[in-house]
Amino acid sequence: MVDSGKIAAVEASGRSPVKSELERLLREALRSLVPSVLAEPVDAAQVVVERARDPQHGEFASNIAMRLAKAARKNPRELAQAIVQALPKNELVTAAEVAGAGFINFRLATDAWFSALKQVAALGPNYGRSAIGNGRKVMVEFVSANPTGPMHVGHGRGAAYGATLSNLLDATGHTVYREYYINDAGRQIDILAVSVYLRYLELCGEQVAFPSNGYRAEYILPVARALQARRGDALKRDANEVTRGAPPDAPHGGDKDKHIDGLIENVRRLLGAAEFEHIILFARDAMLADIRNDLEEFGVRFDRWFSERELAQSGLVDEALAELEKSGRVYEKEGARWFKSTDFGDDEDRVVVRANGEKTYFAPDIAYHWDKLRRGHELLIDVWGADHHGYVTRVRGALQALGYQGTSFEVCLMQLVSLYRGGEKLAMGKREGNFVTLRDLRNEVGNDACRFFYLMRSHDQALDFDLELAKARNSDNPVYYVQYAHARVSSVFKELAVRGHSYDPTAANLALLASEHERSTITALTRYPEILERAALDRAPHAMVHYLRDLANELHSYYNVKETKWIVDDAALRNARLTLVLAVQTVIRNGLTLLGVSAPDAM
RNA sequence: GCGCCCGUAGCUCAGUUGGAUAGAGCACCGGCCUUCUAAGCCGGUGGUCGCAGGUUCGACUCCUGCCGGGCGCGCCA
Repeated sequence: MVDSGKIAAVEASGRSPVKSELERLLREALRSLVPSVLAEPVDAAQVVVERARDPQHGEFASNIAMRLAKAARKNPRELAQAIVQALPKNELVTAAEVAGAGFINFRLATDAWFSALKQVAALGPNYGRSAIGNGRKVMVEFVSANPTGPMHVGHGRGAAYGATLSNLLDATGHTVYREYYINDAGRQIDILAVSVYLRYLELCGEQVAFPSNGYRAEYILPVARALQARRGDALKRDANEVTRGAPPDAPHGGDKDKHIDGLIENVRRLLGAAEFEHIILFARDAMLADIRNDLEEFGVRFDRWFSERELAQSGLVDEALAELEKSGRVYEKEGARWFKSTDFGDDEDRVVVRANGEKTYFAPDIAYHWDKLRRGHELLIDVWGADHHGYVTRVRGALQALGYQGTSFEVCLMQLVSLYRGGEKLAMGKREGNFVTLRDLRNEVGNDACRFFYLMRSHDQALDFDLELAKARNSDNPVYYVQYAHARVSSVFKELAVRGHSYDPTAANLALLASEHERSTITALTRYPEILERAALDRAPHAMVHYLRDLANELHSYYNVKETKWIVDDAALRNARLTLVLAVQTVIRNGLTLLGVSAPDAM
């Protein structure tokens, strides 16, 4: 028998146990062939064992002979044969054979399969977790939607992705910190405050022409009402005073930006800077409360909500710029201070301080990312919308100029989300005025379908989100399909009790799980730790989604094989089959949990 | 014009540091309930992997050039 305790120990240390064991055997064989067959020792990193794609090729395969053949000036098949003969005996392997152009295929001992099954049972929710991250401190910054309105469906994708990626990194032994960057400084937030204030004036009976550039959507109204409830008429000013001297608005032959800047200036003066700041914070907090609530309902939590406003007030931006100046990569041109980002691969240099003395948006971004690294995070992963791709190079460049490795900063760019209803694309976007909020989407299709659908596709692939499919209660809908597999197992255990049986894993004779179906299902279970590792390291949650769909298919297929009912009279057989389906259920639950999708016991 | 993403079955997409006969779902056609959820399963039809070169024992995968679609290119945020 294979010592399953030994395998579990290997597992706890990280990689897939069987795979690393096979790789170890191969390396040993290769060492013994030096110098008789191979002139030089083989780089250990080159020796890789992969899952065979075709079951006929056994369970695992290596292409090492083909990779070495040229340098060794050997025929790949002959070299493979020599390696196979040099392989140390091992209880895991029943056969190692040369195939194809020079592959080495491995067939595993039956016991190795059953130990994997026992492992799922023993580790339960921890099955698949590993320590490959070595505790590396990773900060994942995601969503970071401007606090000027509710989140839309695009933000939802970033939220689902960031939250799941964080879970995956956590499950692979990284120390994960989740952060939301609040863009609550600068003009946008001033415009928000003025928008709220103008609605407040209307509530106080003042007639104001609403600026074309303001936030005119309905969600501003309750904020204005709350402001009135708190302050009464205390902030009321004459509408003419508010607009006095402001340049005309865009539709009236003016410039909308200059117009609203005039309004901001007037309101700030009329109320005083401190009072205006209060309105800013009041409006910001109202928006953030909505965003936070939305995300919480969506199962997305952060360790910290980081305020850009506080960053600026702390003086950290100035400090970062001073540090950047020291790097010698900042220069003066036409009255502005430019960062020489072209030194780091950017198309052109970027302004950090404008000629009028104000900092650009880039400046706090530099300070923020610098601060993240100074807080001790070793790797920064930012989840951004694809429209921000142009900023990656300059931010990374700034960090490099500040003395950090370019590899400490990584950006996952989320491609666009399009909603479809019955094959018809929904027009979206604020311009059309009919953009769909994340909350609307969640209310329509539910959180589970929402998370699952957001994660189905690779993040660098534009996503077509089919609302009708997400709501479907049948196997066409992948989230239903996977959840149903989980519920189906629960249902069988209920039936088990009805029939007067109880599940006793110690009575199981796992050797009876010998059908092709049972074998392939166990194989699928052993792949889970590898999928988890890949999904985390490739920042590819969709790999987990696809895997779970496949695993659910194994379960449903197994269920439908007439000859292999799970609840049978033979206790040894019954308990063996139940051990298998229970393991499938555990893995489905583990996977769904990482995705933030519920695993129901009944549907 | 420049940069990033994408181009694989009728549709939506996977494709394991380059590997064996390119895979799923949907749609379409045909089967499976006296049975633990048919809310399910099985089989079939369907491909010049956008095009053309190159590297390699081997290319959907890497390189170059085209073609097509999306996004972005402010001393805006």
